[in-house]
Amino acid sequence: MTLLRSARPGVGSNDRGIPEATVARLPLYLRALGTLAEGGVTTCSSGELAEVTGVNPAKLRKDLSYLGSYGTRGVGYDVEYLRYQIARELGQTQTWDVVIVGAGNLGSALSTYQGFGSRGISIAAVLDTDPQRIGSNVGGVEVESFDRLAEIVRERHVSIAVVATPAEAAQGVADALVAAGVTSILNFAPTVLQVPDHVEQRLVDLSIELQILAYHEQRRTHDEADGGQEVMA
Amino acid sequence: MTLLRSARPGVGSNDRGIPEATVARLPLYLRALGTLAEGGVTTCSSGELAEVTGVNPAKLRKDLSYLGSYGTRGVGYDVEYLRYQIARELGQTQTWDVVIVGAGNLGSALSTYQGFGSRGISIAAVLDTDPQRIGSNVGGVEVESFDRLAEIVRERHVSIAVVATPAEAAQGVADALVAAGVTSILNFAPTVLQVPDHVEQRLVDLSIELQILAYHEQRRTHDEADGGQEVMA
DNA sequence: TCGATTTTGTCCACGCGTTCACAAGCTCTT
DNA sequence: AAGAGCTTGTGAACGCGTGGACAAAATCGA
Repeated sequence: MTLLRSARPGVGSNDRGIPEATVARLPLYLRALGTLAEGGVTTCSSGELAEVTGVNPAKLRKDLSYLGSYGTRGVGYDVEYLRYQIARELGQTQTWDVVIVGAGNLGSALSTYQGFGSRGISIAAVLDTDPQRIGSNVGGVEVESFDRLAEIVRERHVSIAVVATPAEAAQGVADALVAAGVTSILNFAPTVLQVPDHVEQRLVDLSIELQILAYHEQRRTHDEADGGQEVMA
Repeated sequence: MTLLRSARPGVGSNDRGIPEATVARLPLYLRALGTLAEGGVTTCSSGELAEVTGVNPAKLRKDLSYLGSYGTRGVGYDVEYLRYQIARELGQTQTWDVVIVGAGNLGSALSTYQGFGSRGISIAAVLDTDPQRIGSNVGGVEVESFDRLAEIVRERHVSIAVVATPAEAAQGVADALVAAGVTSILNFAPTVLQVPDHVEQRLVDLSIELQILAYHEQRRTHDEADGGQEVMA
C-alpha cells in the first residue's frame, strides 16, 4: 500500500471512475492473467484468479464488474479478452514516458527492471545532478543531466516522474518536476513532498513498510505473552 | 500503499490494537517529529504536524488518540514525548533484525539505506545464491550464501525478511523463509507469494505503482476531452 | 480573577470497501 | 429436451475510515 494518495478530495468516487481500491488491484489481476496466458491457459474462473492473486473471489468479481460484464456464467473469463479489457482500462493502450530522477542504487534498480515495457511504461530518461554519474549507463539508458529535465518533459510529453534521490534533494526535485509540468510523482525518498493539489503523489517508503511489519510482530509476541486474550480481571 | 496486507481476517480491528490505517501513518508522524526535533522545535500542534505529513488535522488527532491523551489543550504536543510514545507503540524499543534476500540493485539500495538504524531496524544479513556476489560488500555488509539462511534466522532471532530477488526466484525464497521461521515478509518481487496464514506479507510493486498513476493520468486527459462532465446527451 | 484565545479529544454522520448469499445464466450429460 | 452442476454478477448488510463540528481544557493578558 502506498501511503499517500491524491491530496484532493473526491478521488476514489469519480463520476464514471473505478473505486481506488479496485484500481490498485487491477494490475495484480493483469499480471496474473499474463502468467496464465503464457502457460497456455485460455479460460479461468474468479476462484482460480483469486487464488493466485490472494484476493477474495467475491471481491475480485466485483472489481471486474466495474469494467463491464466480461465473464460467462458457468464458464469463467476468457484470459486474453479480460487481459485486454483490464489493460485498456488502465490506459495501457498508450505508452507512458516516465522520467527517473536519481541514478543511485534505487534509480538503477528501476531502470534495470524489465517489466515496464510490457505494461505500457517506457523510461524516457534517467537524470542525476552528480557529474560522476552523468554519461554512465544504467539499464541500457544513459544518465543525463538533471538540467535537461524541462526540455525532456516538453519534448517527450512526460507527465509521470519517479523521485529516487536522497531525502534532502527530494523537495527541490519535486518543485522542478512540477514547474516542468509533471502531474504524477512516484516518490521513493523518505519525505512527504509538498506539491500543488493538481499533482498526484504516491509515497513508497521502504522503512515505513518494515516498521509496519515490526509493529505486527511486536503485537504478536505481546499477545502470546498475554495468552492471546484479555483475561486479567 | 502496499497492495497486500495480512491474509488472515480480523487484522485491522484487533482487540486492543490500533486501526491498520493509523498504524500505516504513525511512522510518518514519527519521522516528521524527528525532523522537528532536529530543528530545535519542542512543541507542535496537530495543525503543524498535519501540514508536513499531508494528513487531515482531525484524522491526525484521532490517530494519536489511539495511543492515549498525550497532548495539552491550547498548547499542542511535546515533540520529544510524543516521539517516544509513537516509537514505543511501533515496537521500536527493541531492535528488529532483518534479513535481505537478493543482493542486486534493489537489495543493495536497501542495504545502503541509512535510515534503518534510527528506526529500530538492523540488517542481520544480506543473502544471495550467486557465487559472484557472495563475499562482496553492499552497504557495509558482506553478502553471504543463501544456504546460511536457517542458521542466521535461528541465531539472530530473525522474524522479518525482505525479498529482493527476481520474480522467478521469489516463491522458492519465500518457502525457505517460512521454513526457517520467518513470519513477516516484505516482498519487492513482482509476484504474490503463497504463504501460510500465520505469515504476513506486504507486497511493494514498483510497476503497479506506476500503473496506478498512469490510470489517473489517463482519466485526467480523458475527462478534459469530455469537458469534465458528461453532457453528451 | 475573568474573559479571550488556542488547541485537544471525541461524538456523530457519511461514504467507501468488503463479504455473504443467491438469482440469473451458461454448459454438458442423459 | 430437461435437469444437474458450475460460475458469474449483484443486492444488501456490515464495518472501517474519514472529516466536520464542538465541548473541554489550558494559556495568556488585562
